[in-house]
Amino acid sequence: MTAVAKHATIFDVAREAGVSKSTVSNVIRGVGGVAPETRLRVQEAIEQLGYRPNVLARQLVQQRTTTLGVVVGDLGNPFYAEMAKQVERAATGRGYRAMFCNTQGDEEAESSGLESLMEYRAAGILFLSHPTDLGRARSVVEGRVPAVFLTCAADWGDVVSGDDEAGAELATQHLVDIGHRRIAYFADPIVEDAADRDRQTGYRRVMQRAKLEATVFHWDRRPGELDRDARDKQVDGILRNRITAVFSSNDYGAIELLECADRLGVRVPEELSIVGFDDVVMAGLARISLTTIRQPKPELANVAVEIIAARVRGELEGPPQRKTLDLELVVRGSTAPPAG
Amino acid sequence: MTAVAKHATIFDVAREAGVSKSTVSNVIRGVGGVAPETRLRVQEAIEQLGYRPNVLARQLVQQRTTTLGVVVGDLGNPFYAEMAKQVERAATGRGYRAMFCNTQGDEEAESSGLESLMEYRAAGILFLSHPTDLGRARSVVEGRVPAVFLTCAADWGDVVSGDDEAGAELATQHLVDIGHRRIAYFADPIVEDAADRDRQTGYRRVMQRAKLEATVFHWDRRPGELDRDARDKQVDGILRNRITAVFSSNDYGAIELLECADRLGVRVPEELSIVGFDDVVMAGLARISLTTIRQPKPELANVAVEIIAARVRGELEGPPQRKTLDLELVVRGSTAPPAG
DNA sequence: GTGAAAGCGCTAACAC
DNA sequence: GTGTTAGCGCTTTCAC
Repeated sequence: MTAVAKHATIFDVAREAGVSKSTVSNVIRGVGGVAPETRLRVQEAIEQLGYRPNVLARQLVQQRTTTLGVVVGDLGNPFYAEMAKQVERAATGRGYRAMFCNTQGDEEAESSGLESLMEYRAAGILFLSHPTDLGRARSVVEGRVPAVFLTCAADWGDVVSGDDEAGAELATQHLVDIGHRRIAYFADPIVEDAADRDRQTGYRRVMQRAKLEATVFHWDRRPGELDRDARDKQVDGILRNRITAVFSSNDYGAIELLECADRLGVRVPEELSIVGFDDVVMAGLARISLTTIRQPKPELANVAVEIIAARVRGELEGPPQRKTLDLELVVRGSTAPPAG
Repeated sequence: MTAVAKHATIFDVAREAGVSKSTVSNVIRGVGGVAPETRLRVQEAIEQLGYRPNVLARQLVQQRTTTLGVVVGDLGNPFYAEMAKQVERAATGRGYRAMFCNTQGDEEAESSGLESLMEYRAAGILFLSHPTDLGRARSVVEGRVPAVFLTCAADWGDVVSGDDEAGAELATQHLVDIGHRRIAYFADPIVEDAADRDRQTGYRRVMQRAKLEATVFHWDRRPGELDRDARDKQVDGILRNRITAVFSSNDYGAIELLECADRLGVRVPEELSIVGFDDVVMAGLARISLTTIRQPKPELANVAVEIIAARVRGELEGPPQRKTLDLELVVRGSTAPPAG
């Protein structure tokens, strides 16, 4: 029986129980002042009819929803997938339902997705990835519903992120501590600009403090593009530079680097130490064993949703807040003192 | 300015343009019979007020939504994350918005999430993971909105999955072809029962055809539980059994097995060949290089959403459908002829 | 070609 | 304690 039955309404329940709509409504909403016996009759009718309140109707009259719009660049990326999961968890815990919008870095998908979320009257928008077209996103969202940027940045909404600068210092200091001198920073373009800048700043600060020369590389590629040979050549050139350790702006890039090193016959960590950023699940695999900086994903999600909820309730007002959480160094097998 | 402005309504637009609500509605919905000049005036008013139609109100009056409820066990699991992404993509492509509900295998979260999706009047429910409490799920959903089970099974809704039996045959035959004789099947409990059964059947069929003895193992653990030593001991015992190749019911289990083998000093593929199932991203990492059976994730998602959409539109009626897609063997470095 | 009016299912005053 | 009523923002006949 796959036939679709009509949903029972509050009126059906009222008739079944022999009371008025408001009484049923009072029972549903749990407001006091309903005679126990009446309440019971109503509950039986609800049970019997399999009645489920229509959230659309409720939210329409209440002029507010409990839908949280989540914009994410790539749910297939393990870091975002994990964050998305935590956001869903945090949202559900506060009575919100998450509505995801995967943009795949496409501007069109992003703006139409965002508009759609607005049409659903999402109570707030949570950006898990930096919008490709920030101006457009701003014009659609700002002033209408609160926006929170999680793990990315913008000046027209609250920002929740790990302490990128301190995290980068942790990573770089670890390499310095175990004896490395020629340490490079490797920027993956899929890392959002502000985060990249902060991580680079942390890296540079430690290098300067240790009186070492900073070297910054960028992958010669657009995000997602695969050209193994070109990458190998690039990494080969870099390693000829007598670099003994690399701090990558994210785990994704670090793992790519690891694979390049494998192909080039460069042993990790004996000849090259690698530190990543994020601590995605893959980094923990024994065969990858990537030393990295762990993002406190559940906490990040919690704080972000909490801020949005506070804005929605009007408990938080005024200019954008910026919350920064501590990061943690996770030492695994991809780092070791330099040879010699 | 984080202040929240009120959304403009169709009435505001009507007033601004000096027409009635119905005319505005006609313009929005793109129905003909509106004078070009009027249409323009309305569009200008819409632009000027930053008007966005309220989907809640529309769906309330239309008695149908374009919300697709998606129930998933663990968004952090790379296979489900990838599937979720594809489902979102497929849904968006057909004008639906995906509302996710991550259950984390928790019965309470599952049933309350499901009820919530029903309260939002989801047009259909897509199960990406088998419900823990199938009976409860059934009583909430069945007969109200169409349900599709993607990559899992149930007899009261449409089922879309890969051809598990044929896939398992492919995997097992590959091992037989390269010379293995003592091939075990390794069941990961996180694989849903029906899928596990089918994969086992395929495995047994090939073994029988090759006149080989079938051996089936189950991980001694509950899903998610980590007890490295116990697992190592178990795997050690199994390998003493002179097993030279293992077909795991999923990549997750295969990768765990790989890590056990590494710890036990058993070389893969020289001493042990491993085949997985799913082809998650991790399986393709050079350091993992897992031979596996690829699930056609985008196609699976497309078919599932298409079926739900057809049910919603009433174009598909009658008893549950069962769609099975072909799977493909991906040979990587974890399989090789047995030693000697 | 355009407008008036009814009503989707619900909440929230306000009567009784 | 319970019922009546007026909307929430929209679509959709049906007049004009």
